[in-house]
Amino acid sequence: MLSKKTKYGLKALTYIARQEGNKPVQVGEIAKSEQIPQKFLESILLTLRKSGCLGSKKGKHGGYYLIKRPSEIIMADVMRVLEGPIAMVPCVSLNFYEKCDDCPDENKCTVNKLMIEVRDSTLQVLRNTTLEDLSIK
Amino acid sequence: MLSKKTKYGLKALTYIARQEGNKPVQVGEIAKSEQIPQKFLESILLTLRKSGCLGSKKGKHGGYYLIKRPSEIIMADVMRVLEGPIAMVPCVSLNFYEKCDDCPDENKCTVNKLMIEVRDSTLQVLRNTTLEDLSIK
DNA sequence: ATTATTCCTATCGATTTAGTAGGAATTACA
DNA sequence: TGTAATTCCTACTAAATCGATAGGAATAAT
Repeated sequence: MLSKKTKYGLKALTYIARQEGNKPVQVGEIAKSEQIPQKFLESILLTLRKSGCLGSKKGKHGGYYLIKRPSEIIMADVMRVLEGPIAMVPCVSLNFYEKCDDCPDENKCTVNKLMIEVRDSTLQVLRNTTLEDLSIK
Repeated sequence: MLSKKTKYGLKALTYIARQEGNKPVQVGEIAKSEQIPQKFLESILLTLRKSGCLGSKKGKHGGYYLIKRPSEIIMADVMRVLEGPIAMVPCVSLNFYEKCDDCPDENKCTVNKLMIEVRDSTLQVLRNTTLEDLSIK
């Protein structure tokens, strides 16, 4: 299941990408327009900023803005920041690999094999979709 | 994240599919061999039986057995029973559809569009993989 | 009868999710 | 220089889900 955090984060990024120019967009504006609890959205955008997806400006007339072109913001990266690993099990994760305690031999594990295929097919979509694709109306 | 329930369920199905003949396999045997808590596995196999993936025989010398050939047991179906919807959001689920409360127009929602693509690529794998594929050594 | 097994219901602790609360720090501007 | 508006940060919380565990009823073989 996609978390609300990810869902809200994607909607907010799309909203920002659709703005004219590159002026900072305020959390309050996004929250209102996209029907997202403002305080929750604050924390989400903070996460995105810390991970390098967004820039911010503090104080009055502050807000969030893109620091890359939409076409350079890859969904796979955004998803990893918001949702965590793309793989369904840690033992097939490229970026968050962990061995299973219960599995003596990974190469003989059928769950492992299946989940590698699922991961690869998901990645193919997420690597080839950018924020630009989402924000085209 | 794949739940332990699903992981254990897939391992158990594979174990059963690999047996000679079609004699009932006991929960205790599977649990021991695959390092799965027995009581937990009991409830998982019960779920699989109720959903039509497995048959069972009660009492002494009882156990679980396949009621279809491994090549007829589709991973997409098994995953739906164990893990629930394959889609990451209910609004793109084929079998468990639900409208989002926050989304006024589904067709204009960018999350919706992206998640349809993810769902389809995942389905392509899960529909084309059967228990036979998993159980070939 | 006895034993071995599935079947069923209920409960529980830990973790995660989806926020909320409160305020500090920073900036614009009158 | 003061005030308002904004991001930033920490802490907390209610509810749901996960990963079991407990205890025993029902059923079948011997």
